[in-house]
Amino acid sequence: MTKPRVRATSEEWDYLREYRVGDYPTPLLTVDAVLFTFHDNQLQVLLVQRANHPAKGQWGLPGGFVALEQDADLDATVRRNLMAKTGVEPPHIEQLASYGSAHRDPRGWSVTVCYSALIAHQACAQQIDSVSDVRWVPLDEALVSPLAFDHQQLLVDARERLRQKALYSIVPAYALPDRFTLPQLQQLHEVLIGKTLQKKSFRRRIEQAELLIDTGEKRGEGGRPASLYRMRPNTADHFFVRNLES
Amino acid sequence: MTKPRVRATSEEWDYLREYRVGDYPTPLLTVDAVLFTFHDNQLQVLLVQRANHPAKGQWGLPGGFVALEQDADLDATVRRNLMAKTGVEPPHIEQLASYGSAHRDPRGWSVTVCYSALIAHQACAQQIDSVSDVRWVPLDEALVSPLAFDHQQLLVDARERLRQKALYSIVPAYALPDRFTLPQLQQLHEVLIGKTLQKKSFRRRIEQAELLIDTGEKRGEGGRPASLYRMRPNTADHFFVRNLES
DNA sequence: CCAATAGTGTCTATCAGACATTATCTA
DNA sequence: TAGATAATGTCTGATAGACACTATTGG
Repeated sequence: MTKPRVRATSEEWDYLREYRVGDYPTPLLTVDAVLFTFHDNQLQVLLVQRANHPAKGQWGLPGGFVALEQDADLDATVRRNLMAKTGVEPPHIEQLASYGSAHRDPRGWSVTVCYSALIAHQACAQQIDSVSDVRWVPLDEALVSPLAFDHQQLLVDARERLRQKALYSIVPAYALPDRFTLPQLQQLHEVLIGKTLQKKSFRRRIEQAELLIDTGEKRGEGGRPASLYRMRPNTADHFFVRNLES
Repeated sequence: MTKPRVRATSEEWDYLREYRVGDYPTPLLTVDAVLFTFHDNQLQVLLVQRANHPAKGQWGLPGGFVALEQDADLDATVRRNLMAKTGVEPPHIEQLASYGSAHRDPRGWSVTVCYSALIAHQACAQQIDSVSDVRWVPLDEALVSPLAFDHQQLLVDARERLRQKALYSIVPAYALPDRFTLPQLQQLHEVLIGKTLQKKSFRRRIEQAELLIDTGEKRGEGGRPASLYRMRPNTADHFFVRNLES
């Protein structure tokens, strides 16, 4: 984030000295995240059981308030919250959208800045299995569960955004382990896009764009073993000029 | 926006009765907008001279605080602010991103929800010409001007997003008048993408997608008159499967 | 050998790029 | 008529879809 561009004038110092944040009403602000993973051939999301009011006891997205003294910016807030729930920092985090209205929280006008994040299931399975108030839920199940606030809408929007990304990038790969096979990645994209893809087309575009590194290792499951790949550093920035059909 | 999904329990009522928004510190929240138009063959943005501290007297993006009693949601806030400055409601508004950090505003931790909007220059020219604290500025000029807070960064990001949209949609057309010619639209896209486009390619994709309606009228400027088109209702939702080259 | 899964060869269809050609206006 | 601008015809190239084929493993 950038700093203010101009030093305050002395008149402005007077203003700032008198200024108190609490003097003017401003909406409540939270930062939430939809953390996806791909496991057991299912897209799953991390849900948290709320420990406090409002909506105490209900399940919802991981998130919370900005720690004004601690968080340098919004990204720091979401990283801190996800770290607290999973024990690790997801390899892909991006801002999705902000939702604000007078009625989405019973405490009054509130805004949430919603992020979308991806992580390998195994990267945080231990931490999550050890507590009862955090769990992976298959997305299709989460989408029909009652969730706190408007979190169901956030899930819908996050899923749609990830689906779009599956059409023109391989960003979804961050929901897989460090090393993964092309059939694995293709299955993930097929789940996201909601239709089967042509093996050949899928492989071709990734090969031509040189997005993955063949580790040389293989992994077999009953048939011919598949090559294991890992992502190149800037894979998330690559957009194909031509989308897969949706 | 959605309402809370579950009625409060009596315990929650107790909590809510005792809850006071001011009790807990929360960042300052503003809503800003980058309003684009295309005029004189230039991409232009609306800038506003700040009437109040901080950064009083400096130019910045139109925006302001949420009116808690008045605005139903964030979209209402941005529409109200833009209406106040231009006198009309832009035909295309979409959320860009939120920016929050401890240092972007001298008053302390602050967040802005930034929107991107498009409007025809003529639709609000009168209102804007009549006041001195609101004006259209060519984007290239605005990008090298000192602006309040981190508004320069918001401009950069909004421009990049609009450039992307020019590659896979004709959303930028909302920066043109109601009725416009294809050469006009192509010029806008060329300015956004930063390279000349093939007339034929540009027309073909729009024709095939049936995004525009030929009004039958023509407009001439020295040569053969061009057909005037207007947009179909859901033009903003159409994404081409294949991008223009960037 | 068969079953299963991974990976390739190759044809077609679609659509953007390139660029020459035609059309319609004013002076 | 010339000049300007709008619109079209048509070829090429890139790449996704379709689908048959080969490859490599375990029984």
